[in-house]
Amino acid sequence: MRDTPTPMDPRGLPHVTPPAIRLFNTMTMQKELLQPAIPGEVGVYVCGPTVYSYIHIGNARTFTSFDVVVRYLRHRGLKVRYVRNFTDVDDKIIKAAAETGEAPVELAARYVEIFREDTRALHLLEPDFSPRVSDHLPEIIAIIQKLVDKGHAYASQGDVYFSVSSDEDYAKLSKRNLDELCVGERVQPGEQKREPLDFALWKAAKPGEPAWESPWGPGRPGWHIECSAMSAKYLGETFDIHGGALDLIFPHHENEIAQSESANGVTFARYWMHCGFLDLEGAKMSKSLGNVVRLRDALTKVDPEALRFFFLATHYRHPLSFSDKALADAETRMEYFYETLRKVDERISGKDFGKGPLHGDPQRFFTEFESAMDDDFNTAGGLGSLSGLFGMMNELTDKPPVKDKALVGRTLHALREDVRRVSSVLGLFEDAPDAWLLRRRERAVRERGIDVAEVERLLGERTAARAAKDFAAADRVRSELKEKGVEIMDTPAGTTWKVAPLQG
RNA sequence: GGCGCCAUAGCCAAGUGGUAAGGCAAAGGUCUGCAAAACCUUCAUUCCCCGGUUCGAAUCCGGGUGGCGCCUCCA
Repeated sequence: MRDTPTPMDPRGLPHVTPPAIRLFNTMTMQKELLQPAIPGEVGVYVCGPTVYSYIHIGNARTFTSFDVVVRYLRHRGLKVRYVRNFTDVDDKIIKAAAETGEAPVELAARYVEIFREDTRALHLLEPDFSPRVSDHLPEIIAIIQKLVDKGHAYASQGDVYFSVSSDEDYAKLSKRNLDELCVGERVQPGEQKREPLDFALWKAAKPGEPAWESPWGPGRPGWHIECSAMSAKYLGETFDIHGGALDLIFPHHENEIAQSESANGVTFARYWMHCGFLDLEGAKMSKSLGNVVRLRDALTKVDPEALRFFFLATHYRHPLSFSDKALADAETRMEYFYETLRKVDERISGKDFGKGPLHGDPQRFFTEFESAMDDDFNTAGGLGSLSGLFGMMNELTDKPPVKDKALVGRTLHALREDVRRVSSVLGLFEDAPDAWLLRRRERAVRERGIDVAEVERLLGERTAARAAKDFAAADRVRSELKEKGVEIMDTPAGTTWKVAPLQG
């Protein structure tokens, strides 16, 4: 409930480290101060994709949220070990493979590559470890054996089940009433469970299914056990942060806890982070409704960083609604940011303004940003402080309030450095401004069917007219282009153009 | 039925006990040959409703109303 007081050193000065990062722990349903098991180091495990299809924008939101968590922890000086698994052995993969005629491993490997392309396009960091189930059968079998030996699991006709009644802490994460759970559960035909709540650790292979040898006969792991096995291998039996989307709380994460803590006798993950769902303007996105939006399709219409901005503009635990309007807003905002950066870079790049004081208090924006991020990774709040930062850059560039050019230059330089730090945390502004702006214009040109050659020709006519002071003719060109959706901009460096925003 | 979340301006969205961030849209202004961009100003006496606690509540408590999620594979 209460924050740990800031530690004091013998001189009575507060320590600068560790940073006071607070995060909402699903286990306690409260924000807690992050105190890693090993000071200065954080182990993070995020449930990765089941590789049987393309990932959708909901997956993308989750992975972007944790991408920023990892980036921020690193920014704060913590040594992060980041693990995100691939579930490449699974019923859905077997089913998908049967439909395409591929071998399940082949199909899974193909979608691993597709996933990597998609996540790279979204500027997601590559985790330090991306373990696959198919590479960890020995570890998985070992932990199942341990559970059987300790009496927490039992074999039954080639299957192995976890005995939920053997774990008195079961459901502590999802806070469910076990009696209530029993009502909805049903023993499926062919399953050899003792009790309805028991879940499979190992599934005996049916003819033709991929199978690995085990003490219980040929088969494959159940869904939940892989995370228990692989997290322990890469992060240890106890580690700091385990993340995923809300729907994984039950049963997946609950079952991971049951498995790991029953097998190891120690606390599994110390902090549980879950991010909210994304919907389509209020409608649930689901395969049955056939309205799933693939990340890769979304990225043909929206800039990757604009999509990240859209995700990050809402708190990670809150629901988020995907819409054309919201995406357009995000792109408009990104264009503002990049226009500003282009101007600032033009002004300061390659110049040395010497050492000395700065104008005003330019550091305050980044301080605000960090305060917001310290408070449960409040990216939406942090993004708000960027308005002041970019506003000040524009002011200093376009109408500096002081004459001292070195002072202005130094201040701009400091602000630009803060943008770089924000960039490393949010994965925004990673492109060269000119390149980003040009790319956006090209996409708009394609979408609106604008004839670039004609635009350039008309622009030439207008430049000639302006040189001859024939402003009536110049304005005729301006309105003609405006009707085609092209906005002309006269700058000190010459005339450029952009695609005007659509009305309404 | 069980567990949990949410309700802030036309729209999006922070803030969770000290007197309403930010963005989009809109209006006016500065700048400009005219524009665009940028900058400035305006835009919620008020945070779904009703009670309560408090010197003080959008923030806490109780009761409504309206959305939503999970409880089965689901990010």
